Amino acid sequence: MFVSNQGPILHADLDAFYASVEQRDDPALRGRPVIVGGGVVLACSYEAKARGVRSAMGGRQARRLCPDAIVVPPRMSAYSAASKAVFEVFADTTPLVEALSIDEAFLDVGGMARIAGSPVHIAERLRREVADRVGLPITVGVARTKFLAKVASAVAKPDGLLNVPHNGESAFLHPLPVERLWGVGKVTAEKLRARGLATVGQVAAYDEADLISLLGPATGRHLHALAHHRDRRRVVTGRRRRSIGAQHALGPRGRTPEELDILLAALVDRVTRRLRRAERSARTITLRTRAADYTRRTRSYTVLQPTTDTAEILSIARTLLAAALPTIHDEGITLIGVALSNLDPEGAVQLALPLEAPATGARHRPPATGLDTALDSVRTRFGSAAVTRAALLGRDVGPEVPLLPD
DNA sequence: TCTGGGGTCCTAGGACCC
DNA sequence: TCTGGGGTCCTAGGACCC
Repeated sequence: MFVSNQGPILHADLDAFYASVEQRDDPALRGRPVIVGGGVVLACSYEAKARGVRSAMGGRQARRLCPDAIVVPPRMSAYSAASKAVFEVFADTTPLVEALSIDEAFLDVGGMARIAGSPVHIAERLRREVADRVGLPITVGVARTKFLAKVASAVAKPDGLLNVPHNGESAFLHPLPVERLWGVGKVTAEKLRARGLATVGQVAAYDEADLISLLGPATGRHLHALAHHRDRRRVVTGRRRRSIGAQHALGPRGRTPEELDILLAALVDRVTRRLRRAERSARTITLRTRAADYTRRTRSYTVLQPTTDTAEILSIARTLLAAALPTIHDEGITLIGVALSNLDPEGAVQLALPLEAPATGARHRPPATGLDTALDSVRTRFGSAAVTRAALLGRDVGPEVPLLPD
């Protein structure tokens, strides 16, 4: 992990990423409203956005708003590859790159004026390079801080470039609605509006102590600082992922305990495979459920020694599910998920250790067999058809090019 | 507006320790 | 025997982001 010295900072954000990849790869989609995802909108092109379609919107509603939209299934592998290519352009721009997600990053271009030109110049070249080398539109915000750069790119979208000059920060920020503040979602925005705070400028004029009593110490202080465009966060490279999870929505139909167990085994199989591929190990296993009325339950358990073992994790997950099920409302379970956290980077080291148990210390773990004992147990109990159905859960999630490096 | 799948961070209470 | 304050870890829930 490396923390950079100083800005200026670029926030680079690909526009309608999944949909743009689809339009790039299929000329027939260009200039047309494109929706990626079926049941729910994962991403949509700006032509679809203009008709009111939004990501996370139900597919039925999206089609009602935009009947001529072309709906395509997601191709995660293509998006991962495109993301990788874009991040290569980032890396060619500056070594100080902090990935925020599959399609956005902060770049610290401080101290590069002599070799690469002004920040705006660097941003212009970056946009050109991404267009030429990867064929995708990208928006870049340029500012003194991460927060301002992020807001600038959001304002400049799509396919834009916006520089916030030092002496223009308040003029840029204060007229914006509070929702533009990073970390202000629906709930916080509602609380702020109830106090008559609708713009960033109004939040800036509000007393910090009152903000803290309204929103809690962390959020209150954070928002107060952001509204005054105070943001000392540096660009941090080499961040590691803190959790690995998988979940599956079940729809309204009820599931038998046997079906649930198959799904659970498939989810555990997926996350433990990803865990081992990332050469990490986990101490905390969390089971997530959602009921038909959208109430959520989580149950978690922390083991003493980090593990990568499918059978061990499945056994814990089964216990957690058994603990959670009675608390779920009688309409039944509509989502099941498994997350691994408390990730231990020593997982990689452990895999490289000799097979013999060390004389002292209990940190050594046997390497994962790769042979999936847990799915074997499902096969034994429910037949190979169950394993096939479970395998269907492992649909195209792309190669393991995660949001953050493992 | 009837909601997928992948994440991050914060809060609050309880257990436990010094 | 009762009490204080500080710290860490675990669990559960929630807000937020892409």
